[in-house]
Amino acid sequence: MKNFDISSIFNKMADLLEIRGENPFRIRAYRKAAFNIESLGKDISLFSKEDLMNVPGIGSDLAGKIEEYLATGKIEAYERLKTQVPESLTELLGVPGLGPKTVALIYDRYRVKDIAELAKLAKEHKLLGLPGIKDKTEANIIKGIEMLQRASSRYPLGRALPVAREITAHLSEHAPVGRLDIAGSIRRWKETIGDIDIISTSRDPGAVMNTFTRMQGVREVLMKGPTKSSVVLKEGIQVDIRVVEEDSYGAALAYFTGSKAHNIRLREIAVRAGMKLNEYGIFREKDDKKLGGRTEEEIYEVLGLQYVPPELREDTGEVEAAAEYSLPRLLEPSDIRGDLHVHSDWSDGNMKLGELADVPLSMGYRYIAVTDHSKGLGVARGLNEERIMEQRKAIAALNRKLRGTRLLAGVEINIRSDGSLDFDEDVMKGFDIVVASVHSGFKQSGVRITERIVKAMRNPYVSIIGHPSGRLIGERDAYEVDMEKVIETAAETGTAIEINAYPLRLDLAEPYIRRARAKGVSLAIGTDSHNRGQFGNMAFGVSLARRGWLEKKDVLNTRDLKPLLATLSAKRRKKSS
DNA sequence: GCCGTTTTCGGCCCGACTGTTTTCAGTCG
Repeated sequence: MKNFDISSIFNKMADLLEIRGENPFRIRAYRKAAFNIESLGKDISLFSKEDLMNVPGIGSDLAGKIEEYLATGKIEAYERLKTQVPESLTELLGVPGLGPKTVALIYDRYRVKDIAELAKLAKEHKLLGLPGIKDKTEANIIKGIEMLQRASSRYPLGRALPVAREITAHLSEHAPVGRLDIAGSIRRWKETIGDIDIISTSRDPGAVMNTFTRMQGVREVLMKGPTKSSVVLKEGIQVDIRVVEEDSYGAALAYFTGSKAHNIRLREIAVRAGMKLNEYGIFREKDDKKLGGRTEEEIYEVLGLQYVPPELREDTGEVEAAAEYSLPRLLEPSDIRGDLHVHSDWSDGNMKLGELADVPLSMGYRYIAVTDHSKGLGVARGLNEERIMEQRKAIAALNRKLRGTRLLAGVEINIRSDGSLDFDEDVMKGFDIVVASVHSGFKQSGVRITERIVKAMRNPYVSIIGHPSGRLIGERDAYEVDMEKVIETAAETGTAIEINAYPLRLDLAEPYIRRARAKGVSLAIGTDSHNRGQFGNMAFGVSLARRGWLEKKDVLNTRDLKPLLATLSAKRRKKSS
């Protein structure tokens, strides 16, 4: 897809225009278009000019530039811009604290072209004496360059969330906080996190700032004001805190939860209705009368919108839906009746079947599916035909003792490199449930791996495709599978697609969940638990499903035991015929 | 450069903190 190429050119153009000091609204138009192209979810090269102009933020000029790029691989205006301002200057904008004005200033004087040259100038104190630059600014530029070179860009949610919870626990205990919440992209359960945002109320905000900036694990205090501070932790994550009045708490929580794009939409609606929205509340424009802000619900109500759950606040259609009060009734954690992807110590888990039998009760479930690896996955002690038959008997014996809950006899079967499966039909037909997953040959071509997965999905006994993209966030990219084709095949065959809730997987990714939902595909949330502590990861799976706009009916394991088994065998019959 | 229940011009989201000023510009989120 050319989407990313085009959006990154528009972003670069915005940077260059900014350094040139052009009209800020023109610059914003480029950025907005870039953002919308990235979140399009469809291949932009298939768009007609009319389609393009229907994308918000794209008018006839930008549509023309996109067409020009698709036809020629170039945008003349961009090429021209690069002859006026060196493209490499845009990397200087990445230095924290360094903006377009200062970059332009330094460039005009010294013709610096990249970060290495800038660092050299700063260390030689050549920046001193430029208008507005004294020793502190120069020191900050040096510090900013170091930070940039050290920073890993985003952190997986699964790493950031525990850190954020530790900080809020510390503040609750050691600072005079009233209300206290994690906001930002963590509250939206976005899969990766740029920084941690915390907001609170307090009778003594200064004391909260002190406790916050002196926490253990703080490497550096970036700023400290009376109500707002920022620090960088030893692991490199930036944490921002903001203390607000009780009366503004809802407005502040909404503001700092974002996303930025969602907030801007809300403010535009406010302005059009003669109101003003900021982190203190929502106000009537003419006399500044406060109309709400104590709770988030108040804000949405005053704006005439349905309350938007944090997971949906991405400006991907939720504002329009909220205006019509037609948001989906999102899946709730309490809707989950069981876990469909669990390993025992028969393969690479560490729990005995007897311990697994207790899990449904402790989690409030009706069932869990025991889905150990099959023989092809040697490293995980995958089970052969003989062992799987033995395990089935052991499960059946346990089930005879269970009241109101049940272990499902399943398998996470290996999809071999040619799309065939580890077991033959006579073994397959005895499972309650079959998760089929790719565990090897990640580097196969897109065509080949897609064919491989599609072939597995056509097997009548395969109930679910496990961790469908194979990604490990921040560690391993997804294999080159054509997910659109997988979703189509799922719709056609009735195979469910897994939402793997393991925090470093979070696989299926959210845009595809929405596509799957649109096609009527059933999704199955599984934790892929290998020990007792991992069952709680269901929360990640549920939130990811919510980000994908899923309702209870879209999720396979919201069904009670009998309807679930009936659904599974109906799908099997449909596929066989 | 985009956009329109203020519709083809004249708007375009809003506030805190820092470092430089001597009332504010730049940057960030």
